[in-house]
Amino acid sequence: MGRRNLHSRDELRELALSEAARLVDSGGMAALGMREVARRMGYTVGSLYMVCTNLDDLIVQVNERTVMQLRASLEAVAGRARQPARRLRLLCAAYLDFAQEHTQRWRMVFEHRLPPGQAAPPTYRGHTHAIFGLVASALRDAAPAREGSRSRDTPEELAVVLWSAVHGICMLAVTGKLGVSGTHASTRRMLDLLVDRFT
Amino acid sequence: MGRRNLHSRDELRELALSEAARLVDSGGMAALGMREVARRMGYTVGSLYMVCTNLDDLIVQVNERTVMQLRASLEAVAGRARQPARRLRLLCAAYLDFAQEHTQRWRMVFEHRLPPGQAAPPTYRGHTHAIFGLVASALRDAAPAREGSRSRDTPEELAVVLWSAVHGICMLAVTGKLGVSGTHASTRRMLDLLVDRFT
DNA sequence: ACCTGAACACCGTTCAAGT
DNA sequence: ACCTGAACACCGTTCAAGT
Repeated sequence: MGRRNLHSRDELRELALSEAARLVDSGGMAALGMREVARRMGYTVGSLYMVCTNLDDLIVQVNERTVMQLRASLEAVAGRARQPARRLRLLCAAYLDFAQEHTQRWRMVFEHRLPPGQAAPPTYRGHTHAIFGLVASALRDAAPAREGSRSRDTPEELAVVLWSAVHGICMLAVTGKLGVSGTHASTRRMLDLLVDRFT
Repeated sequence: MGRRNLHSRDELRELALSEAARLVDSGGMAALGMREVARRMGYTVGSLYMVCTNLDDLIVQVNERTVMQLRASLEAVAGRARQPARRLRLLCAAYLDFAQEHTQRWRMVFEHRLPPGQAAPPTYRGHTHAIFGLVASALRDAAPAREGSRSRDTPEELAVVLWSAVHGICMLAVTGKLGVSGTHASTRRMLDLLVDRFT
């Protein structure tokens, strides 16, 4: 055996991350294992450690891609509506769609825990910040409509509250904790109801 | 060796569940293992299987207790305020307090996944339903104040939306995904801001 | 430098054997 | 009936040995 050189280091990384993602999508975070990923890549475990330091690191790398993909989905719909309330509804719908289409990978982003010492990678925050920015921007544009109520709350604060709320609804809906009534349509309705209260 | 009869079956169960809870509280869901629980109980693994069918079952039993405890906390504060808006703020504060005090066990309730076939135990839903009931009741009492806006939304629907939102804010705050600004005080402020929009 | 295969220390789970 | 201890099949991780 020894060196095969069939794939470059980057190709190996790509292989690893795509196989890992496929594994999570089909069987959830619990199905993701070093041995299984390596097997699907056509390599032995040892080689997998050339592209990640350990399983946690592999998960973080998959999560980074997921967050990037999520951000792209939201940015894509943000330009599709000038009216702020409508734009917010589109953003919510896109977030829910993403959560429903890539449930397992989306959950892994929020449920994976690094060992005590480690801190989350900075790339995470960049994408998260950008997403909050889209929401805050829409809320700023909607500000005139809210003029009368409470001008003390900044759009940034409102964005955090609104988007955390949207996240909570999507999470409980996707994990089936909202009861049998957790259909796509009813979740959409709840999100619209929420947005109405914020615009 | 053989039979010791130091503890009854119920005492054994109590021992197992309390040690399991302590383990989760100190090291998170990942720290919970059959061997470690048995060791802390002063028994060998085999005996642990007398009170639970497997690790997933042990987790579910711990979760049931946590949800029951959470429900009791919320019911305790529900009677402390007649004014509905104030009652809702108390409920939110109690939920956040519980999440911050028992973060690891609280997270486990929402993050643990049973193997594909299995369904969640019916006791869960009972407590969850009761909690939503408290919120819906407060929203119903607050209804006159909302008269003008949209009478189409039932208090039950609003309760699901509001409480999912509260849950999302608490989860993101507790897991530190809201950035460095995730202090207790700022989270409380966000919850109040949310409740204001619903009353 | 790349890649393997075996080894290590750990799991959850089972079960024959003891009292 | 209760409880043990060893065994089984699986992990993630490491690393000497090969090309």
